[in-house]
Amino acid sequence: MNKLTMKEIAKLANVSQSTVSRVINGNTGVNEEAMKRVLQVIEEVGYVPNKAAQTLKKSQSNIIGVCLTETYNPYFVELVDALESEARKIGYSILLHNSKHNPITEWESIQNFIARQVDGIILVPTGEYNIQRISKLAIPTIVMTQNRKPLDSVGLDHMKAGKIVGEKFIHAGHKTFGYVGTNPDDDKFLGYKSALYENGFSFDLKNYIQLEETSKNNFLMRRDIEDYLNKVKSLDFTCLFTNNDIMALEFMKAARERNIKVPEDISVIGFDDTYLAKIMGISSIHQPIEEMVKTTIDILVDRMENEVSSESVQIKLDPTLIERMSS
Amino acid sequence: MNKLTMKEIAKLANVSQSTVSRVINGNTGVNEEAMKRVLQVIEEVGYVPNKAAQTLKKSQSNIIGVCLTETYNPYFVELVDALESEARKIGYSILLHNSKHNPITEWESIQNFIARQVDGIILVPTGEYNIQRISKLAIPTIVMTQNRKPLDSVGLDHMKAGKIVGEKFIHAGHKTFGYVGTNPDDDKFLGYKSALYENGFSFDLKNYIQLEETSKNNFLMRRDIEDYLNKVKSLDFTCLFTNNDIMALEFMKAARERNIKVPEDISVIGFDDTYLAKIMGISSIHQPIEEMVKTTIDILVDRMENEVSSESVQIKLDPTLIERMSS
DNA sequence: CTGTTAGCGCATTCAA
DNA sequence: TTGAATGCGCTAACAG
Repeated sequence: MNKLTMKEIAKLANVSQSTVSRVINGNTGVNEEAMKRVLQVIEEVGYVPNKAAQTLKKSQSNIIGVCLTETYNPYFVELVDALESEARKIGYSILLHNSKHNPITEWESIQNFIARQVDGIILVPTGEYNIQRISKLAIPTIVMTQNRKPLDSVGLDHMKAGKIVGEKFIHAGHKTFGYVGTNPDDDKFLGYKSALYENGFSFDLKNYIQLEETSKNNFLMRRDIEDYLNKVKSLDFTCLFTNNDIMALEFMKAARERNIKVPEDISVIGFDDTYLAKIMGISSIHQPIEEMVKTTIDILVDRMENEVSSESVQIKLDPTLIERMSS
Repeated sequence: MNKLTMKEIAKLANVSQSTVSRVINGNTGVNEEAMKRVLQVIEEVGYVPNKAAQTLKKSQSNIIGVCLTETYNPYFVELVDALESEARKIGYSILLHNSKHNPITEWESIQNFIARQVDGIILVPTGEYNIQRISKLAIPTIVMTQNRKPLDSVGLDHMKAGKIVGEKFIHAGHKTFGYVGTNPDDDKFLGYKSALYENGFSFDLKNYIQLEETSKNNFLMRRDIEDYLNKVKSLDFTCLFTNNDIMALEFMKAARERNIKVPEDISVIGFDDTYLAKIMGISSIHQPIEEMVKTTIDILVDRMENEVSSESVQIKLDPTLIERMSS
């Protein structure tokens, strides 16, 4: 059997190759008869147009490049899932890369996206490293879950989320506050602190359970948490906000082994509202993934269709707190 | 700035386009001088060759199409992760699709793979539906985690895994046995049963907690398990093997609420050894994902390189039981 | 309504 | 060692 190309279909249907093209692209102005014949041949032989040729010709690939930093956190999995569904709906495929928090790998992925003529990029960045270079690209790029200024971004309002948690704790009568995270300049933490200060409380830095930047899985997080607990002997706070659900989970497990009761002794609130939180009954800040993804794709489509790049947008969605037994 | 093409690079470096091509493809027989100049220009302008054109020309895309049935089970996430890493190492990208257990969606994904000229396909199939069609394709395809006969496959020996669990329970002194799953013809269950029968025990079908085929998330599984527990009043088995870790988890949670103690009242063993099992201390059959993925990619590479398609292979790796507190 | 034609960006053959 | 020429499969004028 010959390789299946338009030419081949044309021959079989007794028309010219361009007529086949017209039929496939749903162009008007094709004889009913001819169209039926072409369609039938296509059906019979199972012909599928070669995307590489289409891409080359149209400079449009119908691919969206997605580059994440990790898949360990279930949050990102739910994200990919939603992205794939949403992209599929509008005829796009997802080329998935994982930078694993490595800026070099990230840049390689971007290069690959360029080479493959992706129409758009969705990025969970490793940091600032490649942002400038990326913003100079001709390919529209949306950053998810964080703000990286020259680029468009869609994410939750982390500052506000931190505030909500802080206020929630205060209303519940707590007077001493803890936090688990990797970076004290993080917006979640800043929002949390500001809620405390605005209400006449303060945050004691010794209650910041600092995880190493590189502690990107349960095991490493757990180790850091254990280290902290072993060091401080007794906890000087009665409530705890964690940077994500995994940290909340690991803290709660470590606490249980030490007979620290959640929520009686310590209230815990996590972040992301992944199914980990649902499974374990952890209160958590909900990330409206569906909405975020829809918004992201909307902006991306807009950027892809309208060459004229207007000002970049930073969209911050409103966080909500889902309360469960841990608080 | 002009669009970056080889022609453009050639002009800037004062050589012909074909020389640029030679440099890029590491071909011998290029003047040292010229090569340096070309390389420098490429570096300066940040040129990346157009993959669409390369694909068209070489009929080779360096893409591996991956189509899963779900990402709800963390097992599949770990799988994708490993696939992406391994593929990247040998210069391939992953085009990720999710059929969501829908054969029609699955076939659409396959069509997309064909259109994109992927060099190979890795498939977690929705069932038998498309297997015949796929096996007729010119694209090498490997099925993961199950056997689908005309195709190559790599997976765990489910039958043996079932046996191991059955024998383990028997050695621990259990006399009555339970199972949670969606399909009683499943190899895991068959292996489990055979271990029982070989040792003079039997499996009472009323101890089969039947989940609906469509119960593909925690919530639905939980509902089915609750229904069962409400129906039977008291449990007629002292140990339980579940089709995957999520089911084990949900059973344990439901049990806890009913004051059924694990492992005192009931021993539980799950399947996949995902991090859910690790987090929750659930004994589980370990899936050697790394090894499976490496094997899969090896076979795929072999198939991609050697046109001559020899007999299909069905690789079944040996399962191991990881014991934790639940058993 | 339809066929002919000209590239899209690249790898590769053939001459030089 | 190099450049010119060809064609991968397709879309989109253009001419009929």
